[in-house]
Amino acid sequence: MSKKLSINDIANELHVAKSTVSFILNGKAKEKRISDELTERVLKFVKEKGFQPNQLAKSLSTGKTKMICLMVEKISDYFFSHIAFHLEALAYKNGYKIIYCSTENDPEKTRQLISLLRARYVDGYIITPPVGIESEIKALINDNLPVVLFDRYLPDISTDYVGLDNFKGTYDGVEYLVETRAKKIALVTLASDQTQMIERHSGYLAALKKHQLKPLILKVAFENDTETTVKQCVQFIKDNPGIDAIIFATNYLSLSGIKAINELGLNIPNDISIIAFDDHDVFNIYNPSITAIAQPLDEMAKQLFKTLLDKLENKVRLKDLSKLIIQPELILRGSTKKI
Amino acid sequence: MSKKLSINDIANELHVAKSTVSFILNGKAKEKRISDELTERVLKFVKEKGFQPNQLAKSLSTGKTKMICLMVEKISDYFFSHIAFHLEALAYKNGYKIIYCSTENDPEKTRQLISLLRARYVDGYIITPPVGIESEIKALINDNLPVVLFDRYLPDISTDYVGLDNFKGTYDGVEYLVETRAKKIALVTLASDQTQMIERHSGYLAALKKHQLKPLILKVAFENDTETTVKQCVQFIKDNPGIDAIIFATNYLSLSGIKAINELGLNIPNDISIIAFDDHDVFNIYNPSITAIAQPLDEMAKQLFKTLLDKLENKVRLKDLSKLIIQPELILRGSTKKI
DNA sequence: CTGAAAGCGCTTACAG
DNA sequence: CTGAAAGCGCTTACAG
Repeated sequence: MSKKLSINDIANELHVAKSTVSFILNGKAKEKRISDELTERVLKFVKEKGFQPNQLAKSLSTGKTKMICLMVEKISDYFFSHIAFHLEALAYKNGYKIIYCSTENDPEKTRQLISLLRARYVDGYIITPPVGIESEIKALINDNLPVVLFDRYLPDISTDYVGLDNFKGTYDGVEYLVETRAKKIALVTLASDQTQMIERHSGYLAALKKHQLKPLILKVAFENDTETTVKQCVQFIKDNPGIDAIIFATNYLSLSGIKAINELGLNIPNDISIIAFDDHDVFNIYNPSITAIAQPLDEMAKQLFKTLLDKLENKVRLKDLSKLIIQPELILRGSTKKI
Repeated sequence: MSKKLSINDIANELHVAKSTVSFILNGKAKEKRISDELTERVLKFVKEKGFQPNQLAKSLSTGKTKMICLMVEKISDYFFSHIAFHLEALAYKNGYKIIYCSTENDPEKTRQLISLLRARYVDGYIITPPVGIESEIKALINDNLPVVLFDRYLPDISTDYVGLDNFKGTYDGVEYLVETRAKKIALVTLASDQTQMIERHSGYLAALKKHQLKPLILKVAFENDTETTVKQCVQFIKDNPGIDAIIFATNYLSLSGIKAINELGLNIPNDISIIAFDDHDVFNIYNPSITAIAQPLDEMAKQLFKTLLDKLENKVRLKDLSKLIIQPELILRGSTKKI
């Protein structure tokens, strides 16, 4: 490796103290009352040589790494990979790098990941927490590390949080279906005790109750492969004749559900209307296109990063918590009837 | 922050030299002929206290960060986010963390990213290079940093590379379509000078030539939004009556193309057969399901990581380059006729 | 305005 | 087998 320039080399070449160089590089020239002439000269030299200060050394002495950890359920999921993309732009603009990792909803894996990231001294954490890591999150917070939870939260601990109004999502979905004269409205959801799923469930129940309709729910296992889910959906629809609308609690459940409906030879939306929770590129292209309860991805990412950055830059005190509930958007498409 | 334990604290508490602790922690106890008894005692203490050595300090003195950079075109794309997921598992298993970033095919952005990552001293790079960053890649290699390109390569420089046999992908696709008696086989691709797109283009042309068919190609801009692409596809199909099959050079092009075909009221596969390059979850679920030229994601990620790790661990000399061409898999589904 | 010095928490020859 | 010491490349009081 062609020996890299260090702050020391620069100091030597220019016959100044390395502290002086350091101050100039960190924009403290004025503050330290270093002459404009010298400042100029150092900056020029640095630019010419394309000098990049060693971040490792910097981190070791400042204790700041300018890295944040993005810990999601699964980086390849549509929702999370899009959040990752939006976060990336914001992070880089502010001088931060992102290390990602996937919890796969496994608390033990998550514990290990947190421990690894702590050894790296990342400055802050954005986490979709699996149930069961309350104490690790608490430990992070106790050590004054900024943590923002998103997508779902942990009811037993208070933290910064950015998430969707999931309740309103399904509630509005049911309301719309009722307006299209649906009578037998089912919910297909995951057997999950995560808050976002519970809220979607509650929103559904609340809206049905308001309209004095009977709930009809299928819960499928998180671990299911597509095929199994499709089978369970087929069976569910067969077992409950007359279902005229289904809300699917995640976008991938919707895809399986649609496949099931196709297999049964039923028509969307004439026989069954469909609403998907969480939008997806393909919903717009699918035939028929799929009505969805969309999470505003860029808005969520923006709020997520802002919440974290406010803490990182001490614009907000660590103790002061913010909870941001983003409003979902019901995007009407071809899988539901017109009112 | 509750003061973290350091190797020094441990040495003091246990009344041994910190070098001794360091050796034990790094598995050099035997080599340095440290007594089993002492080794035992230190390890036990470390485990009890949950001590994690500071990676920053470690990196600064060893010059290794155990971090790799994954630089893809766009992290939210289906292909890249899935590669990211598979790579993550491999990296963490081997003690590496991954920093991701998206080039968005912008050479200038890519240059900046590389410069930033260099300041972080990441140990190695996995990159889908945009055209125009040849000299930066060369600089990395000159500085003895392991670099593996994937998905597309840079013809002017030789590097480690893992990629698909793109030529064979479209070639086989055409062959299959010909067997289903298609006569007028079109290609919808991106206006791109990236190698993977050029290869897909060549494979298409070669197969058509073999069967003495006339090529029929639509190139759309990379920057297009879906709507524009759909419009251009509609126009293309109208302008070329009698097209009975289309190969789309990427999965997202396929989705737009399908939408166009639907808008024209044509039936898949009776009026037009469809083959998508690059598989996608939804292709299996779509109605009709979509025949695809699949890139084996886990295999690619595995080879990608292995190539990099071999270099990182000096199992292969830096100068010795490997090119791995993964074979595509034609997955027959409902959007093409049966033979 | 500038310079010498300690410190961040590790690793690793080197001496005993 | 073990310990003292230098070094990785920065930052930042402190003294002048």
